[in-house]
Amino acid sequence: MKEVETMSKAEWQVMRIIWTLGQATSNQVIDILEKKTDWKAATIKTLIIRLQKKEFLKADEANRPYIYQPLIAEDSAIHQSVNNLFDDLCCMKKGLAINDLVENSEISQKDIAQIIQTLTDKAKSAPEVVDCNCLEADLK
Amino acid sequence: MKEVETMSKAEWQVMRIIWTLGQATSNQVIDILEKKTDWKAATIKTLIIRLQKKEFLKADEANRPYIYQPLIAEDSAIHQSVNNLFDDLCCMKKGLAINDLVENSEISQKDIAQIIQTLTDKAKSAPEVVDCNCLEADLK
DNA sequence: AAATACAGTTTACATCCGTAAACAAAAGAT
DNA sequence: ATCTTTTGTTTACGGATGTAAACTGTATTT
Repeated sequence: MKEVETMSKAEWQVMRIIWTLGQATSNQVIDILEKKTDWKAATIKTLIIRLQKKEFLKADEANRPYIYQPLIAEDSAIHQSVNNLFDDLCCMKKGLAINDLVENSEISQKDIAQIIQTLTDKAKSAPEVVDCNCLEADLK
Repeated sequence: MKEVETMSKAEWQVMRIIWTLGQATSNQVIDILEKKTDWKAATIKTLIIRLQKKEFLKADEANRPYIYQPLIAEDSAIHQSVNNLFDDLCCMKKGLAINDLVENSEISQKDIAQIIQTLTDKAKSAPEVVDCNCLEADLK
Protein backbone atom coordinates (compact mmCIF):
# COMPACT_ATOMS: atom_id res chain seq x y z
CA MET A 1 0.00 0.00 0.00
CA LYS A 2 2.06 2.93 -1.29
CA GLU A 3 0.92 6.34 -0.09
CA VAL A 4 3.54 8.42 -1.80
CA GLU A 5 5.44 7.99 -5.04
CA THR A 6 9.04 7.04 -4.49
CA MET A 7 12.04 7.17 -6.78
CA SER A 8 13.69 3.90 -7.65
CA LYS A 9 17.48 3.64 -7.63
CA ALA A 10 17.68 3.82 -11.41
CA GLU A 11 15.34 6.79 -11.56
CA TRP A 12 17.45 8.50 -8.92
CA GLN A 13 20.47 8.40 -11.22
CA VAL A 14 18.51 10.25 -13.88
CA MET A 15 17.42 12.89 -11.41
CA ARG A 16 20.99 13.45 -10.25
CA ILE A 17 21.98 14.54 -13.74
CA ILE A 18 19.07 16.89 -14.07
CA TRP A 19 19.48 18.34 -10.60
CA THR A 20 23.12 18.98 -11.26
CA LEU A 21 22.56 20.58 -14.63
CA GLY A 22 19.43 22.39 -13.49
CA GLN A 23 17.65 21.14 -16.59
CA ALA A 24 18.60 18.87 -19.44
CA THR A 25 17.55 17.31 -22.70
CA SER A 26 17.10 13.57 -22.88
CA ASN A 27 20.26 13.38 -24.91
CA GLN A 28 22.36 15.03 -22.25
CA VAL A 29 21.06 12.56 -19.73
CA ILE A 30 21.62 9.66 -22.07
CA ASP A 31 25.18 10.71 -22.94
CA ILE A 32 26.17 10.98 -19.31
CA LEU A 33 24.47 7.81 -18.14
CA GLU A 34 25.83 5.75 -21.00
CA LYS A 35 29.27 6.58 -19.61
CA LYS A 36 28.34 5.80 -16.01
CA THR A 37 26.29 2.65 -16.59
CA ASP A 38 25.61 -0.13 -19.08
CA TRP A 39 22.11 1.13 -19.76
CA LYS A 40 20.86 1.46 -23.33
CA ALA A 41 19.35 4.73 -24.50
CA ALA A 42 15.93 3.08 -24.52
CA THR A 43 16.24 2.25 -20.85
CA ILE A 44 17.04 5.81 -19.95
CA LYS A 45 14.11 7.07 -22.00
CA THR A 46 11.84 4.76 -20.02
CA LEU A 47 13.14 6.18 -16.77
CA ILE A 48 12.48 9.72 -17.95
CA ILE A 49 8.91 8.81 -18.86
CA ARG A 50 8.31 7.17 -15.50
CA LEU A 51 9.72 10.16 -13.66
CA GLN A 52 7.24 12.37 -15.51
CA LYS A 53 4.35 10.07 -14.60
CA LYS A 54 5.42 10.22 -10.99
CA GLU A 55 5.66 13.99 -11.27
CA PHE A 56 9.29 14.24 -10.31
CA LEU A 57 10.13 15.70 -13.73
CA LYS A 58 8.35 17.83 -16.26
CA ALA A 59 9.15 18.46 -19.89
CA ASP A 60 9.16 21.92 -21.34
CA GLU A 61 7.54 21.04 -24.65
CA ALA A 62 7.81 24.50 -26.18
CA ASN A 63 10.64 23.33 -28.40
CA ARG A 64 12.15 20.10 -29.48
CA PRO A 65 14.07 18.42 -28.12
CA TYR A 66 12.14 18.85 -24.89
CA ILE A 67 13.91 20.30 -21.91
CA TYR A 68 13.35 18.37 -18.72
CA GLN A 69 13.20 20.11 -15.39
CA PRO A 70 12.94 18.75 -11.87
CA LEU A 71 9.68 19.20 -10.03
CA ILE A 72 11.26 18.28 -6.73
CA ALA A 73 14.35 19.85 -5.19
CA GLU A 74 17.30 17.56 -4.64
CA ASP A 75 17.40 18.42 -0.96
CA SER A 76 13.73 17.52 -0.54
CA ALA A 77 14.21 14.26 -2.33
CA ILE A 78 17.20 13.44 -0.15
CA HIS A 79 15.24 14.34 2.95
CA GLN A 80 12.39 12.05 1.98
CA SER A 81 14.63 9.26 0.93
CA VAL A 82 16.91 9.06 3.95
CA ASN A 83 14.13 9.60 6.45
CA ASN A 84 12.05 6.96 4.72
CA LEU A 85 14.87 4.51 5.31
CA PHE A 86 15.44 5.62 8.89
CA ASP A 87 11.76 5.14 9.68
CA ASP A 88 12.36 1.42 9.31
CA LEU A 89 15.20 1.30 11.79
CA CYS A 90 14.99 0.45 15.44
CA CYS A 91 15.00 3.82 17.28
CA MET A 92 17.82 2.63 19.42
CA LYS A 93 20.00 1.99 16.39
CA LYS A 94 19.74 5.33 14.65
CA GLY A 95 22.75 6.78 16.41
CA LEU A 96 24.82 3.81 15.38
CA ALA A 97 23.60 4.09 11.83
CA ILE A 98 24.54 7.76 11.66
CA ASN A 99 27.94 7.04 13.11
CA ASP A 100 28.43 4.37 10.48
CA LEU A 101 27.51 6.81 7.73
CA VAL A 102 29.93 9.39 9.08
CA GLU A 103 32.71 6.84 9.07
CA ASN A 104 31.97 5.77 5.53
CA SER A 105 31.25 9.09 3.84
CA GLU A 106 33.53 11.79 2.60
CA ILE A 107 32.39 15.02 4.24
CA SER A 108 33.75 18.53 3.87
CA GLN A 109 35.17 20.56 6.76
CA LYS A 110 32.22 22.86 6.59
CA ASP A 111 29.67 20.06 6.73
CA ILE A 112 31.52 18.39 9.58
CA ALA A 113 31.37 21.63 11.53
CA GLN A 114 27.69 21.98 10.78
CA ILE A 115 26.88 18.47 11.91
CA ILE A 116 28.85 18.91 15.11
CA GLN A 117 26.90 22.07 15.72
CA THR A 118 23.59 20.32 15.19
CA LEU A 119 24.67 17.53 17.50
CA THR A 120 25.84 19.95 20.15
CA ASP A 121 22.50 21.72 20.11
CA LYS A 122 20.75 18.39 20.18
CA ALA A 123 22.75 17.27 23.18
CA LYS A 124 21.10 19.98 25.27
CA SER A 125 17.82 18.11 25.23
CA ALA A 126 18.79 14.61 24.19
CA PRO A 127 17.70 11.67 26.33
CA GLU A 128 20.19 9.61 28.25
CA VAL A 129 18.93 6.53 26.50
CA VAL A 130 16.56 5.86 23.61
CA ASP A 131 14.32 2.87 24.08
CA CYS A 132 13.83 0.20 21.49
CA ASN A 133 10.26 0.18 20.24
CA CYS A 134 10.57 -2.77 17.90
CA LEU A 135 8.06 -4.84 19.81
CA GLU A 136 5.51 -2.15 20.47
CA ALA A 137 2.46 -1.20 18.53
CA ASP A 138 2.96 2.03 16.64
CA LEU A 139 0.49 4.50 17.98
CA LYS A 140 -1.01 6.24 14.95
CA MET B 1 20.87 -6.63 -12.08
CA LYS B 2 20.95 -7.55 -8.39
CA GLU B 3 24.26 -8.84 -7.08
CA VAL B 4 23.27 -9.26 -3.47
CA GLU B 5 20.00 -10.17 -1.81
CA THR B 6 18.36 -7.23 -0.15
CA MET B 7 15.66 -7.01 2.47
CA SER B 8 12.43 -5.33 1.50
CA LYS B 9 10.77 -2.89 3.87
CA ALA B 10 8.17 -5.43 4.94
CA GLU B 11 10.79 -8.10 5.48
CA TRP B 12 12.79 -5.65 7.54
CA GLN B 13 9.91 -5.35 10.02
CA VAL B 14 9.97 -9.09 10.55
CA MET B 15 13.70 -9.08 11.14
CA ARG B 16 13.41 -6.31 13.71
CA ILE B 17 11.23 -8.52 15.88
CA ILE B 18 13.58 -11.45 15.63
CA TRP B 19 16.69 -9.36 16.19
CA THR B 20 15.15 -7.82 19.26
CA LEU B 21 13.98 -11.11 20.72
CA GLY B 22 17.11 -12.95 19.63
CA GLN B 23 14.92 -15.68 18.20
CA ALA B 24 11.21 -16.20 17.84
CA THR B 25 8.45 -18.51 16.73
CA SER B 26 6.27 -17.44 13.83
CA ASN B 27 3.48 -16.83 16.27
CA GLN B 28 5.46 -14.36 18.29
CA VAL B 29 6.26 -12.45 15.14
CA ILE B 30 2.66 -12.60 13.99
CA ASP B 31 1.27 -11.42 17.32
CA ILE B 32 3.55 -8.41 17.41
CA LEU B 33 3.15 -7.42 13.79
CA GLU B 34 -0.61 -7.76 13.86
CA LYS B 35 -0.54 -5.01 16.48
CA LYS B 36 1.87 -2.80 14.55
CA THR B 37 0.43 -3.23 11.06
CA ASP B 38 -2.67 -4.29 9.16
CA TRP B 39 -1.00 -7.40 7.83
CA LYS B 40 -2.77 -10.73 7.98
CA ALA B 41 -1.04 -13.73 9.50
CA ALA B 42 -0.66 -15.24 6.05
CA THR B 43 1.26 -12.21 4.88
CA ILE B 44 3.70 -12.46 7.72
CA LYS B 45 4.20 -16.16 7.04
CA THR B 46 5.10 -15.31 3.47
CA LEU B 47 7.68 -12.81 4.66
CA ILE B 48 9.24 -15.40 6.94
CA ILE B 49 9.49 -17.86 4.09
CA ARG B 50 11.09 -15.28 1.82
CA LEU B 51 13.60 -14.31 4.47
CA GLN B 52 14.63 -17.96 4.73
CA LYS B 53 15.04 -18.21 0.97
CA LYS B 54 17.22 -15.12 1.03
CA GLU B 55 19.18 -16.63 3.91
CA PHE B 56 18.54 -13.84 6.35
CA LEU B 57 16.69 -16.22 8.66
CA LYS B 58 16.93 -19.88 9.49
CA ALA B 59 14.46 -22.16 11.23
CA ASP B 60 15.53 -24.48 13.98
CA GLU B 61 13.36 -27.41 12.98
CA ALA B 62 14.26 -29.64 15.93
CA ASN B 63 10.88 -29.01 17.49
CA ARG B 64 7.59 -27.60 16.47
CA PRO B 65 6.75 -24.80 16.27
CA TYR B 66 10.03 -23.93 14.59
CA ILE B 67 12.24 -21.34 16.19
CA TYR B 68 13.53 -18.75 13.77
CA GLN B 69 16.93 -17.20 14.18
CA PRO B 70 18.67 -14.40 12.31
CA LEU B 71 21.54 -15.29 10.01
CA ILE B 72 22.65 -11.69 9.74
CA ALA B 73 23.41 -9.34 12.61
CA GLU B 74 21.23 -6.27 12.89
CA ASP B 75 24.26 -3.97 12.79
CA SER B 76 25.48 -5.58 9.56
CA ALA B 77 22.09 -5.26 7.99
CA ILE B 78 21.90 -1.61 9.00
CA HIS B 79 25.36 -0.99 7.64
CA GLN B 80 24.46 -2.51 4.29
CA SER B 81 21.15 -0.80 4.09
CA VAL B 82 22.20 2.75 4.89
CA ASN B 83 25.35 2.63 2.83
CA ASN B 84 23.42 1.19 -0.07
CA LEU B 85 21.20 4.26 0.03
CA PHE B 86 24.09 6.66 0.45
CA ASP B 87 25.82 5.19 -2.59
CA ASP B 88 23.08 6.74 -4.69
CA LEU B 89 23.58 10.23 -3.34
CA CYS B 90 25.65 12.99 -4.84
CA CYS B 91 28.94 12.99 -2.89
CA MET B 92 28.53 16.63 -2.21
CA LYS B 93 25.19 16.08 -0.53
CA LYS B 94 26.14 13.41 1.97
CA GLY B 95 27.01 15.89 4.68
CA LEU B 96 23.67 17.58 4.27
CA ALA B 97 21.90 14.24 4.38
CA ILE B 98 23.63 13.28 7.60
CA ASN B 99 22.82 16.64 9.13
CA ASP B 100 19.20 16.13 8.16
CA LEU B 101 19.17 12.72 9.81
CA VAL B 102 20.67 14.12 12.97
CA GLU B 103 18.00 16.78 13.10
CA ASN B 104 15.21 14.29 12.59
CA SER B 105 16.35 11.39 14.76
CA GLU B 106 16.20 10.88 18.46
CA ILE B 107 19.74 10.08 19.58
CA SER B 108 21.07 9.28 23.03
CA GLN B 109 23.70 11.38 24.80
CA LYS B 110 26.16 8.57 24.44
CA ASP B 111 25.58 8.21 20.70
CA ILE B 112 25.79 11.96 20.21
CA ALA B 113 29.15 11.98 21.96
CA GLN B 114 30.33 9.08 19.82
CA ILE B 115 29.31 10.73 16.59
CA ILE B 116 30.98 13.99 17.58
CA GLN B 117 34.10 12.01 18.32
CA THR B 118 34.01 10.32 14.93
CA LEU B 119 33.47 13.66 13.24
CA THR B 120 36.28 15.28 15.18
CA ASP B 121 38.68 12.54 14.12
CA LYS B 122 37.43 12.83 10.58
CA ALA B 123 38.00 16.56 10.54
CA LYS B 124 41.73 15.97 10.88
CA SER B 125 41.89 14.68 7.33
CA ALA B 126 38.68 15.91 5.77
CA PRO B 127 38.80 17.89 2.52
CA GLU B 128 37.86 21.52 2.40
CA VAL B 129 35.30 20.72 -0.25
CA VAL B 130 33.88 17.55 -1.73
CA ASP B 131 33.27 17.69 -5.45
CA CYS B 132 30.08 16.62 -7.10
CA ASN B 133 30.64 13.64 -9.33
CA CYS B 134 27.14 13.33 -10.66
CA LEU B 135 28.17 13.96 -14.23
CA GLU B 136 31.31 11.87 -14.28
CA ALA B 137 31.80 8.30 -15.33
CA ASP B 138 32.29 6.06 -12.33
CA LEU B 139 35.75 4.64 -12.51
CA LYS B 140 35.47 1.01 -11.38
C1' DA C 1 -8.45 -43.48 16.23
C1' DA C 2 -10.85 -39.52 14.63
C1' DA C 3 -11.61 -34.73 14.71
C1' DT C 4 -9.65 -30.37 15.33
C1' DA C 5 -6.33 -26.86 15.70
C1' DC C 6 -1.98 -25.01 14.53
C1' DA C 7 1.93 -23.97 11.85
C1' DG C 8 4.52 -24.40 7.74
C1' DT C 9 4.37 -24.51 2.36
C1' DT C 10 2.35 -23.50 -2.22
C1' DT C 11 0.02 -20.87 -5.14
C1' DA C 12 -1.89 -16.36 -6.62
C1' DC C 13 -2.17 -11.90 -8.28
C1' DA C 14 -1.45 -6.90 -9.06
C1' DT C 15 2.07 -3.45 -9.12
C1' DC C 16 6.74 -1.89 -9.41
C1' DC C 17 11.20 -2.06 -11.35
C1' DG C 18 15.14 -3.06 -14.48
C1' DT C 19 15.76 -3.52 -18.94
C1' DA C 20 14.89 -2.65 -23.66
C1' DA C 21 12.79 -3.16 -28.42
C1' DA C 22 9.38 -1.33 -31.52
C1' DC C 23 6.84 2.37 -33.05
C1' DA C 24 5.41 7.19 -34.09
C1' DA C 25 5.99 11.95 -34.74
C1' DA C 26 8.78 15.91 -35.66
C1' DA C 27 12.93 18.07 -37.50
C1' DG C 28 16.70 18.25 -40.65
C1' DA C 29 18.88 17.04 -45.05
C1' DT C 30 18.70 16.31 -49.99
C1' DA D 1 8.34 16.96 -51.01
C1' DT D 2 10.65 12.94 -49.60
C1' DC D 3 14.16 10.53 -47.01
C1' DT D 4 16.56 10.12 -42.83
C1' DT D 5 17.67 11.04 -38.28
C1' DT D 6 16.36 12.28 -33.82
C1' DT D 7 13.51 12.07 -29.99
C1' DG D 8 9.45 11.03 -27.64
C1' DT D 9 5.75 7.12 -26.62
C1' DT D 10 3.97 2.33 -26.36
C1' DT D 11 4.56 -2.13 -25.55
C1' DA D 12 7.07 -6.08 -23.42
C1' DC D 13 8.82 -9.20 -20.23
C1' DG D 14 10.94 -11.40 -16.12
C1' DG D 15 11.79 -10.83 -11.32
C1' DA D 16 10.73 -8.48 -6.74
C1' DT D 17 7.32 -7.00 -3.53
C1' DG D 18 2.97 -6.36 -0.97
C1' DT D 19 -0.67 -8.87 0.04
C1' DA D 20 -3.10 -13.03 1.12
C1' DA D 21 -5.90 -17.41 0.37
C1' DA D 22 -5.60 -22.33 0.00
C1' DC D 23 -3.45 -26.42 1.09
C1' DT D 24 -0.84 -29.84 3.82
C1' DG D 25 1.35 -32.05 7.46
C1' DT D 26 1.92 -32.33 12.51
C1' DA D 27 0.25 -31.89 17.20
C1' DT D 28 -3.52 -31.80 20.43
C1' DT D 29 -8.09 -32.91 22.09
C1' DT D 30 -12.03 -35.89 22.61
